[in-house]
Amino acid sequence: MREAATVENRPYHHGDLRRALVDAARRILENEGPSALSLRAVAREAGVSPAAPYHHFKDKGELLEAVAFVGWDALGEAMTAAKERTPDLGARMTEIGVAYVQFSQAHPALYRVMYDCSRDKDELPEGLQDKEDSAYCQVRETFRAFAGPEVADVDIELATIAAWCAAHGLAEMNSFKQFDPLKQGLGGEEGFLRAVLSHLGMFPAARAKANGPG
Amino acid sequence: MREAATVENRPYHHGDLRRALVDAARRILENEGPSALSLRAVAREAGVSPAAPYHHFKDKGELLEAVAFVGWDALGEAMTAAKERTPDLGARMTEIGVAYVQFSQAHPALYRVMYDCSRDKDELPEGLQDKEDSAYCQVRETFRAFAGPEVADVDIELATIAAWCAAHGLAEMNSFKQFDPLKQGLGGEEGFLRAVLSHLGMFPAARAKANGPG
DNA sequence: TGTACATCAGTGAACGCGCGTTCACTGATGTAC
DNA sequence: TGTACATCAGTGAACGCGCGTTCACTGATGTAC
Repeated sequence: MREAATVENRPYHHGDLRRALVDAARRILENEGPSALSLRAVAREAGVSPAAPYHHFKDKGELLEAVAFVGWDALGEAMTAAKERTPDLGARMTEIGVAYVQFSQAHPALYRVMYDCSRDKDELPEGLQDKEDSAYCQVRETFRAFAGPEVADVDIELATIAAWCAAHGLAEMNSFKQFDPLKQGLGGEEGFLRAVLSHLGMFPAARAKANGPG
Repeated sequence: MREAATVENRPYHHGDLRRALVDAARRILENEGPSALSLRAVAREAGVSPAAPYHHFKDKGELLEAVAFVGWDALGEAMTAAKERTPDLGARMTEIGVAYVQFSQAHPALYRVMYDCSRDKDELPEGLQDKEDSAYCQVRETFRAFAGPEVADVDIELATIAAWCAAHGLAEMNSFKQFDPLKQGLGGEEGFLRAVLSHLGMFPAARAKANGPG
């Protein structure tokens, strides 16, 4: 063996420390929550010195951004999967929403870091903005396909935003205990999510038709 | 003058330190944001020693809870005001939503503390739960009044939750830059909020009528 | 009305802690010749 | 193929910091008699 090794049998040069640090951060988030996510803790979890991360990230914020980006990526994949397994256009939007909320419940700490970073920058991460195949566009195209041709682009856009906002709100409040009785009556959490989310995706034209003016 | 006074001319006994601490916390939130809100900073801002708050709050968490409670109270008042100035039932829900989001934009740090506390306890604060005249009930009764009599209670409840979630989502994302072009096209931020929020308050029965099945 | 005394609500110094970041350093690697 | 050397990616100790909380204390207040 030509390389020196630490006690953990890891070579002096890590090889892919950047990725290892992001993974370590995710592990800390899953196990101990966002408040435990310090640079030092991440280095510790990855088995390197507290100074090592500075060779890969400018500062703590840059590490958090990398973690958040990985999270948005995973969330986008979960949404894509939901979309592809739901050919029925009427149900598709709801299923994407359910997948969204379920992701947030499966990775609550990661989810919080994702939005904390977004808030700091006042925008969703690049990969999720207005690009083709982004999570945002998937939602919008789902509405586009579902809505009648009489619905204007701007209304599709607004419905997309409303749905995204509602899904985020649900993600944050789904665990509130005051919803428990309602959940029981609706066949558990998934039924509850589906029921709330099915209230979305309406359009002003449809509203006028259904309820009449004011 | 019989009382000794500190350099700031304040008597040794404060008189209403509990309230003063909560006010100081709010000032810190407004001026420096949530990350600056430490117990020591609050004591400093109130002009007392770091140990003084412990005569009024068990620990930092209890102070935060008091701050959050005051915030929920103020938000409830803003929503009530919006409701009372909007007699038209068709517009009322949207106006309450606008008031909600505008409150969150006027006091972003306070708003975050409010939800951080709620998340920790997995519930909205007592005063906002299912009690008569709570903010939650105001929203629900607004839907109740607006919906036709054929709409079931459970659907009213679900619409209320969906609306609350969407308003919260909007509150968190309203400042995202990617919405700026859309805002311009809709006459500014308020127009944007109104447009997004008007997508809420639909009911499955209405949906079926308007769009037909899937 | 005075006085002794319990209680309340402050003080200020100190505790240990973990943090983000920097520093001089060194082991390992890659490359030019 | 060997070697000198620049560069890369680690180390570990140290920096100053602000934090939450505790402690023994003391000034002020209220109350029983």
